[in-house]
Amino acid sequence: MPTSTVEDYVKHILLEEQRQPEALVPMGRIAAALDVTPSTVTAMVKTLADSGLVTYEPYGGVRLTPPGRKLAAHVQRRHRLLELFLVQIVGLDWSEVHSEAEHLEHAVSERLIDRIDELLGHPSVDPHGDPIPSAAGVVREPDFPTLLLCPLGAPLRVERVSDQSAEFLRLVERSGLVPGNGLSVESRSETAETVRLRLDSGEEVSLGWRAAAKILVQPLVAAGKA
Amino acid sequence: MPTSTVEDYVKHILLEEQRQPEALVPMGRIAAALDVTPSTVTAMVKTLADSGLVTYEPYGGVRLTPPGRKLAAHVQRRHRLLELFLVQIVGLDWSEVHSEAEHLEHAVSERLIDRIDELLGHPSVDPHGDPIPSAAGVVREPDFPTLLLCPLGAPLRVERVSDQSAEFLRLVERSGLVPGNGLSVESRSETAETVRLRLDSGEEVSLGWRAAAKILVQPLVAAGKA
DNA sequence: TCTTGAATTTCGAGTCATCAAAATTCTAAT
DNA sequence: ATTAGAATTTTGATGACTCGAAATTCAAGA
Repeated sequence: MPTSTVEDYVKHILLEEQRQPEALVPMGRIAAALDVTPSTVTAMVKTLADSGLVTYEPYGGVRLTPPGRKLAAHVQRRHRLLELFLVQIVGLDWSEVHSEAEHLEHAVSERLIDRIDELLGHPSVDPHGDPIPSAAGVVREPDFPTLLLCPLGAPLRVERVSDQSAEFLRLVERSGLVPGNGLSVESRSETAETVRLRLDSGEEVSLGWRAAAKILVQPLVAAGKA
Repeated sequence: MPTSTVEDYVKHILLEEQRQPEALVPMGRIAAALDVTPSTVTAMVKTLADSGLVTYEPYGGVRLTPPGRKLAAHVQRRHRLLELFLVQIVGLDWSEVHSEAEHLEHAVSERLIDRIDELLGHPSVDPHGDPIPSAAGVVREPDFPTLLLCPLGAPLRVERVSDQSAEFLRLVERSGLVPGNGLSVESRSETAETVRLRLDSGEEVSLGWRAAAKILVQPLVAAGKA
């Protein structure tokens, strides 16, 4: 069985690959994500390569092998199912479930995860809108525009929030930008680097560009649900 | 923070102290409980003593210090709340929750455990009838007679099952001896080393002495609930 | 092409938890 | 009192993971 350290490494490598497909994942990113020194990553990555979980190009970076990808997808599945479970069944706040799931993902049995999956009705996304890999390890990664890149004025629905920090999630919740909610982009200011939003509730909110880029949306064709 | 290994050591030491108060816990028992070699226990116990969690008498055994006892009670609390949670909320079978909780007990946050405690209505015993320590770390250890030592013929209620192995628990469930159920002891046979039971449901069951000693019961005064 | 600064790797070392084999200590029976 | 046998401790070693400091490599600009 892989140790929880190994699971953490492949999990973060997968995350990096998902945000930049094609590219090799450089050591530095892994070190930053796991909060360890670069020399530790170099050492660890070699043992991952020995176990056949990644391919390693010195001074280049790593890429998951099929077995590595499968393991990583399983960890991601556990993590995201746990997050949803903790929000929906246990009643924790979505801003606190990420760090909780971080620990639990290495401790839950396959049996328990299956039961949780069943309890939740085989969901396809977690509370942040991130897709949940299937039991077979397949991930569907749809590619939504952000509030920074979507058309002005058109009706939108929040699909996904791509920052798991508790602080950001609390802001999102306060602003009414949780996945599922409807809104439209009123205007963008190049100089102020802000985006002005009108929520379906009528409220107006403005976000900085960094924040706006983290909110992924689905343009709705008419008033219906695309 | 204590490592999960340290938590496991103090947890099992507490368990041994609970079944034999007064006595020092010998190394061998710990080694057997944790499935490690005696030399490992000796080494580990020294570091526990250095951390002030146990007092160690070479060739004698160990005893928990107040801080050690407190830590152990917290682990026990997490374990038992998790067992009850997995049975009542998640719907797992009570024969499988022990090993699941064994892993989760080291991964859950204080926050989550408090939430689970609340969700369950601050229960006082787990599915096996084992008492759940309070958040402050206090354990109430009532002392019930077993099916081997209780009066014959008198009405009884199953209080507790002191063997967590999945196999034994499945037997207990099949026989209708889960905590809460009523019964009486018909007879005991010295030579066959068996106990003959009559359940409130009317069924008759017989158990060997080893098994009977693991079922703790409460003698009921009349027909009411004592 | 040369140089320089950032990223990466190498090297030496340390912690934690574990084991097997050998030595020691204790206990209980003679 | 001796002593055999069980329990325990000592010793030396290993694997997994980590660090810091020094050396190396790479890529980009002069």
